[in-house]
Amino acid sequence: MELSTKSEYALLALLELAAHHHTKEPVQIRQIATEQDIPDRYLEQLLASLRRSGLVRSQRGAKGGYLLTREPWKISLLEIIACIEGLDANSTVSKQQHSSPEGIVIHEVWQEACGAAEGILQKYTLQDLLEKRNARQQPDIMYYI
Amino acid sequence: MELSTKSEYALLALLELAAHHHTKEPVQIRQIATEQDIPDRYLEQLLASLRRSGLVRSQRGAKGGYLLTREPWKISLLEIIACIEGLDANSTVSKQQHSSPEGIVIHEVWQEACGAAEGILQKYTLQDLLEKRNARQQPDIMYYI
DNA sequence: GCAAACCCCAGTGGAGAACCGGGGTTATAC
DNA sequence: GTATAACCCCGGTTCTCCACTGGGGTTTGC
Repeated sequence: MELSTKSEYALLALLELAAHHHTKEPVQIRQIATEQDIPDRYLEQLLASLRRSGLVRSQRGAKGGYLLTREPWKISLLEIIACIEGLDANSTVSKQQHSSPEGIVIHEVWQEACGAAEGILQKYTLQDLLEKRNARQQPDIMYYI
Repeated sequence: MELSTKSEYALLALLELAAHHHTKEPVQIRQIATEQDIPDRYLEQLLASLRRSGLVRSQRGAKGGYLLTREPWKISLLEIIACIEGLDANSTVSKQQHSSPEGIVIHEVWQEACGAAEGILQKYTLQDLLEKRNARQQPDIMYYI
């Protein structure tokens, strides 16, 4: 089960937006692209998807760029991946026109497994990732353990 | 997160083998294919993969076919999917040459999510699926609840 | 020895991933 | 009010994988 670079790019980009969120100023594609080493024209498409699904909004013109529409602690990783991977909420539930009883139980178990993974992705927010990154860079912050 | 038909076919086929396991007689590709509505030439390739990874063994010649190498309760669904999807044990662990700290934390969380899903698939065996299917066909077996 | 089964290898059509590029639109700044 | 910095939209390209098809070869039971 590999994480697609598509989703990884999206997560990196949103993480970058989250890091600049307190400034209230838009971040440009170019900036994110060079910072995280992502091909900029490709990143543009991904940000367009994120914008269409309402996770970010864009400011056009000079000094423009992208901004999160919500606070970093209100955006779960599941939302991001679901949006970029194109799986709308019902797609996991539907698709149940399987005839054989074997097919049905297989899909039940598969759904259970997916649900477990999605549960993990649901509970982490952009804020959590930022904190995890900071903790990794300054491990002395863990002194209180 | 869709289950590939590839994995679904493999699970269906092994489920068929598990159902006939007590007879100790090989089951033919054609039989599985017609029973579960799988293109037989394609199923042949999948069974070849399963054989190469040691989950099934084959009997050549007339009256030949396929047999499970282990009992149905000793084969987890994870093994099957891992084999057919081509992810050997270390592939999930390696691939860690990511430079940015953001990339690292993203992959950590992704691994946690995958681990959760794999945990589910690990705990179910072919036997469990057979029982689930039977319970579905004869719900009166649940009387003891 | 022949037919039933598996075995190996090769190719095909379609879909999606991961890009690149051209030209258009909007807004700031001088 | 024009130059410029940014986003916006649409299209094409290369590559890989999936799902499948087909042609032969080999082993075995009767």
